[in-house]
Amino acid sequence: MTATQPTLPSRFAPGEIEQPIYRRWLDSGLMTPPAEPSGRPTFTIMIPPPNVTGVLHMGHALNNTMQDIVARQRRMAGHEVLWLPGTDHAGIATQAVVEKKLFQEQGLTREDLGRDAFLAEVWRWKEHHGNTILEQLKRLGCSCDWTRTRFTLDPDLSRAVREAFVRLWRRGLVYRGARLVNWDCKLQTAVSDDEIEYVERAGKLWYLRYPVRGQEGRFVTVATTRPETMLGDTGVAVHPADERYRDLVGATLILPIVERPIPVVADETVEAGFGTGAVKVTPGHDPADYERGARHGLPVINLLEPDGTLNENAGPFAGLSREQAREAVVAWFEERGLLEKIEDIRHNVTLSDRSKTPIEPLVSEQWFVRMEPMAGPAIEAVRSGALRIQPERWTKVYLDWLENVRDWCISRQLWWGHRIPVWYDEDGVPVASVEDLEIGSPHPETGKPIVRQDDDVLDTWASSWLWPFATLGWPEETSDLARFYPTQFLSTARDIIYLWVARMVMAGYEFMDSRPPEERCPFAVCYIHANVLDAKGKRMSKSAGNGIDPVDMIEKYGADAVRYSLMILTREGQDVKLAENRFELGQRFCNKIWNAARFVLGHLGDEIADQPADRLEDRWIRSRLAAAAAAASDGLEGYHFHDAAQALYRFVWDEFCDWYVEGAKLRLRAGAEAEAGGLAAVEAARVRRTLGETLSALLRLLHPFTPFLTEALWAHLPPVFQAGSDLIMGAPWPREAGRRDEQAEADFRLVQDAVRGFRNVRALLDLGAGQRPTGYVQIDPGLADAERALADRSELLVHLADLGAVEVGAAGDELPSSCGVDQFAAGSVFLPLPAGADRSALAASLEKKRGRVAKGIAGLEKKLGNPRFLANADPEVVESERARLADLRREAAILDRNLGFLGGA
RNA sequence: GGGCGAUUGGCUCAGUCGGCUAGAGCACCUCCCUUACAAGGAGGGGGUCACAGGUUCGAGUCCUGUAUCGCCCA
Repeated sequence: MTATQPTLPSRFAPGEIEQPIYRRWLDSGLMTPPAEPSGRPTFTIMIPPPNVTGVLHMGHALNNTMQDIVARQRRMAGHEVLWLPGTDHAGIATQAVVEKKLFQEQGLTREDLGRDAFLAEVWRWKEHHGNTILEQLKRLGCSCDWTRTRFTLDPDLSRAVREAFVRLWRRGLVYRGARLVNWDCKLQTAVSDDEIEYVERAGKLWYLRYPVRGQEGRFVTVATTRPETMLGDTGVAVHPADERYRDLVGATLILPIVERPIPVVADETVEAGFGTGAVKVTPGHDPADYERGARHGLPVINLLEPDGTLNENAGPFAGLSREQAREAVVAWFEERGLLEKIEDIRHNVTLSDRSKTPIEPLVSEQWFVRMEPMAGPAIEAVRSGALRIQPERWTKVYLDWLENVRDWCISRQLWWGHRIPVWYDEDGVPVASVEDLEIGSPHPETGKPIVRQDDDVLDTWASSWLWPFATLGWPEETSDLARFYPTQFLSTARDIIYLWVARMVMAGYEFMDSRPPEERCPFAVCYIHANVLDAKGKRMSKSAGNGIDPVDMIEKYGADAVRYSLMILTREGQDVKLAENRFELGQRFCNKIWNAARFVLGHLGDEIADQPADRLEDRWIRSRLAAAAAAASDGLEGYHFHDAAQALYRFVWDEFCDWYVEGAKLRLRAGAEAEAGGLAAVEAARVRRTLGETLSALLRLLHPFTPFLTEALWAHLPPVFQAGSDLIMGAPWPREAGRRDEQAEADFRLVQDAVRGFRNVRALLDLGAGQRPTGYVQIDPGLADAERALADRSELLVHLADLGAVEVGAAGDELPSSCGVDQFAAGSVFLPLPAGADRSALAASLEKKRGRVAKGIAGLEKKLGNPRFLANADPEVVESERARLADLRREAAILDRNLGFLGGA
């Protein structure tokens, strides 16, 4: 018998193989679709571009593993696959990183440098650090087409952004105006409604008294969580039905400190039950008040400078910070007896996603995009089925946002980003242009000289929403655009369903209008992946320090183990809780595959027959392989990653390793001991072929999940099993591996049952490992086929049950005087014992089984004795319940017989 | 305030169209270092399916309500 190949260590060592294998993949060119279209269908995936400042976290690892699995499987299945990678420029985040670095290292601000020099600094940073996350994706094994890597600030993508802006401008969908926006005082820019979050915090409610003009000694008390904003109040609102204030509606109050007369107005939206029922109205610094103020014609007063300090409208408190102003205002009221009380409350504070500082609602001039006209096609895309969101329940989130879509504030007071392509003449008349307009050149509409370009840049999403086609060359009609748009699969996180997904769909319909409508939707399937949580179910975050670094895990367990663990632990539609040791699952599985392959490969150096083996276990493993291939194919085609991973796990471990490989040893040994050319040697050569064929197929089925491991093993496979490709990455997907064979499955199940019976008796009787008694199988009457099948593979039974020999006969045949016994679906198994051996454990086990069976019989008898069941239930169900009852009764009879046998022996 | 999800052995989760004695991995117990793998093999114990009603011949599964936890929107 051939020794195991010495080149393969007994443990899978991922660290040594991953990087060389990745290099081989790069060199192979397989990640890039063929330059010339081959006529095979294309399959395109656009990576959700990570932030250029980003580092890989578990969410990325999960998401990109799924994309890579799809890309690899479709590639193997014969598609021309393009998985296009890249990053976005992340305006706010990147500028903040570079500003911080500049200040720490040189004590300079961006204003010190000036716009051009600062941008040069950011580009330098990007060239240095911007590839971090893409390099990490390679560690994970991602098979992206790196020759097509894109960055949202690349010249061609920047041109696409301008083109899109100008088209919207011409359609009248872009406008500029003064609106209440979410102002981030730290970053000093507006952010959109989708970039803020609410956090519940402990706060206080201050009750402030405002004197009523002309009614000495009378006050209206308002409750507020933000007393400093009272300086900007322009009214007080009460509910029209509120008896307490009815006589005051229309009265005038004198706003303390600034001595401003303000009216009391009646407004339906006031909650009479909150605070005192009278609310201050500060249209300049609260979105609800902005609406209220507009309804009642109240003026808007802006109290703040862009950095959050109070401006001249704050009167005596001008120049103070918000916090200082709060103290000063409260002290002022207290000193004059106008502070009625203070309550502790919990309330929602609005924070900026980026800086995590409180958002200040602030009126300012910004650019907006009218969204409503574009929402229709995006809604229709889902309704018509052109776009399928999976899991399906997220379509509701998508539709809710689109159906209530608000205009999009697209300007940001930043330098890093696409500068808004709008120029102004000396009268301030704006015009948008794809090409730069030179200062002094005539305004295309007014003819007056252009004096400046808008200073602001666009929201990063204003480039990301073009990603599916801008990356392929749009607005040019490039061959890539013709070939790879629309795409098939988008996998992303739920929290950007509207920030990004919905906007991409809108953009697809809006800008790809040279295509027929059915080719405009940018992707056919939008898969919303799970969130990765820590072991306690909390979101992983940098600030909480509960994150698990995927690169650390790759180094500790191997990329394949990380990938496989994530896939099998994450069930569809449900978040995944993760602890470091959960990766042991994948690690164990990888090691199992490694060793199974090591065993097979150890035999493939010997002669291999042209024909595969064809005994029961061979037909069985081919049938089970067919089932596994079908399950894996269905799972991956339908994006059910867990199901596919699970099916392969079961096949590899419970079927191939535990039964087929163990069983194959019988004939391999016989072949090794026999004469060359003899029957046993020929049979062994056929077994080697079956082992090789099965291994070849299962490595290919596993490859999308565990690419490095399977590639490493593939290299050791004899060419005859390599399916025409020396890289498994380029090998064909074995969708139709083997054929189902129900008879072989049923017959082999008998072998398994009988073997388990023997093992069970052995364990319960503490039969020593070295002992190999003769076993007896007695088949129940009427099951001649079963008897034939078992007799035919009695050698295998002997081998797997570790017996000396086996006799297969009919129930009631003569037996040695003292036996242990167990039973299976078709009969009983007996093992002879030394006289006087203690069989109490065995008897107890049979008793227990007898109890369970009796319970089952009782239940079924009751069910089948119920006329309403017989009348109402599906006839097929009734039939199968009858059959079950018959089986259980037979099992009970055997158990009784065997218990009697034990008692009487 | 509105919406979504979850609740099944000690832990993490499967469970399809309502119909096997509710499954798996980890952990636990017993035995085994048998030349692919001790990161392994063989055998075993452990669950009132969150709670309360309802529909049904039959409910972990469907309906209503409650509780707890989580997420999203406003």
